[in-house]
Amino acid sequence: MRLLLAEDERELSKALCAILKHNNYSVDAVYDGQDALDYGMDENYDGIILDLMMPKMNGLDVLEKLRKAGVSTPVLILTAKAETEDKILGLDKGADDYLTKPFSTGELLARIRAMTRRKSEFTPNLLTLGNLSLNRETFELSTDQGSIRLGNKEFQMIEMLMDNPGRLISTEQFMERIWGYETEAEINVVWVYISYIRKKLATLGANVEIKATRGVGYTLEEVKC
Amino acid sequence: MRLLLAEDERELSKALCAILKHNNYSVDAVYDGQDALDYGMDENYDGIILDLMMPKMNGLDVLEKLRKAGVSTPVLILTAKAETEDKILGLDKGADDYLTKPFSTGELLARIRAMTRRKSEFTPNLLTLGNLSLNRETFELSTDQGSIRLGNKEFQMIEMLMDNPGRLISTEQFMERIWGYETEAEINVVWVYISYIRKKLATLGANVEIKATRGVGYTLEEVKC
DNA sequence: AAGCAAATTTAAGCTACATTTAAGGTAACG
DNA sequence: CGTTACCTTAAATGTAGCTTAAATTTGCTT
Repeated sequence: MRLLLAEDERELSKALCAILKHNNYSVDAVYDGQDALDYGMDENYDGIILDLMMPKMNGLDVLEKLRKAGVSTPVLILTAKAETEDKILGLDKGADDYLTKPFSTGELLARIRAMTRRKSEFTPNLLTLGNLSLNRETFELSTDQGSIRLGNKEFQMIEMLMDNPGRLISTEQFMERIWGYETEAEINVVWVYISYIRKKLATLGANVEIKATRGVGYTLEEVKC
Repeated sequence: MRLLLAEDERELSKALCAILKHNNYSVDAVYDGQDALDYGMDENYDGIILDLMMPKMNGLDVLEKLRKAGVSTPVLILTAKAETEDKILGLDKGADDYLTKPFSTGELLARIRAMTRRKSEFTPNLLTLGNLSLNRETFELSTDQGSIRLGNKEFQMIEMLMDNPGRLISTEQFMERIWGYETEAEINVVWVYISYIRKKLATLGANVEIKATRGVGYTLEEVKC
C-alpha cells in the first residue's frame, strides 16, 4: 500500500510518516500544495492524506484539480479547522473522508483502512494464475509442490504482475510503484528481483513465466506445455 | 482486558482508573465526547465505560456514532440522571448496560464483568495449538513436559498469537492492543517479549514456533517435524 | 514505611537477512 | 560482429530483529 502524505508541518509529517510506515504502508511525503498536486497526479497511490492549510496551494484546490484531471485516488482530508463548512466543501470536491486535528493515530489508521477498503474489497486475498497462487496476507507464493515466503520487494513485484496477467508492465512502473519517485536505486534492482522471482518460480515448478520485452518491461504469462 | 473510560470529572475518573487498574484491567482515560469517539473507533477495547454528560459531545451521540461506524465493543453507560427515559434511550442506541451515579465499585466491577462475559463465553478457557496449551485463567502455558506461569505481557502476547494461529500479527497490533496508543514504550519491548516467549516455548518442548516477517510482524505456526 | 520480589522496560551489542551494488556473462538486434 | 539490454551471482551494506543484562517500576509483605 502506497500513500501520499501532504502535510507542511515537518514535525507532524515526520511523526505520521513513522506511524504509517510502521503499519506497512509505503509513504511519500510532500510539504506544499504544488508538490501534492504533482505527486498526486501519479496514479500509483492507494490513498492521499491531504492537509488543507499548505503553502503554495490550498489543499482544497489540490483536490479539485486532481479530480478534474480524472485522478480518482481516495483522499483523506486533514484539517485544523473544526468548522463544518470546510468539511462539507471538502467532501463536495471529491474527498472521501476528513479528520480534524488533533486526532488519535488509531482513528487515522482506521479511516485510512476504511478509505482504501472499498478498493481492496474487490481484490481477493489469494491471487492465482495457472498453478501458482500468492497469499497477500502471509506473503507466501505457492504451488502444489510447496510454498515460499517472499521478501517485501519480491512480493510487491509479483503482486503487480499477477494483478495484471498477460499485461506488459514497464520497468519504470515497477520503480515508481515500489521504490517511489525519489529513489536513487538503479534500474538494476528490478532486474535482480526479476531474477530472484524467476528462480523461485522454477523451484516451485510454476507453469507461469515472466517474459521480458526488450526496452520496455515484463509480462507474466501462463505457459502451456 | 483493555477498557476505555470516558468520564469528564477528573476526580472520579482518576479514582475509577485506579480501581480498574487494580482489578487487572488496562485503562485508557478520556475526558470529553470527541476523544471518546476517536478512541472508541479503535476496535482494541474489550469494553467502553461512557459517561453521558460530557463536553464537546454527548455520550449518547458518541454511542450512536460508534454503532453506526460498525464498532460493536460493549458499552456501559454511566449517568447521574436516574431518569428512566435516558436509560432506555441509551439501550436503544446500542448500550449493553447502564449504571446510575452514585454506585458502589463492587457493582461497577460486576457489571463490567457481566458486560464482557458474553464475549468471553464464546472463547474457550483453554487455548491449544499443537502440543501447547494456554490456560486463560491461571496464565499457565503448558505441554506434556510441564507448565510455566506467564507474566501479564507475555500472556497477552501469546494469547493474541494463539487466538489467530497462522495469521500474521503486526508489531503495531501488539503495541496497540497490549500497551495502548499513548504508550511511550519502544517497539523494542515487543521483541524482548517475543524472545522470552520463544525461550519458554523451547523449555516446554512445544512443537509450535513464532516466525518473524521482517518489517511486518509475527506468526504462530505449528511445526511439523 | 521499608524492603523485597516480580514484572516490565531500557539499553547495547550482536546476528541475520533483505536490499543494493557491482561486475562479468549472455542473448537479441542492428 | 559489435552494441545494448538484460541476466545472474556474489559481495557489500544497512537495518530489523534477537538476546542479555542492568535499570526501573510495581506490588506485596512485614
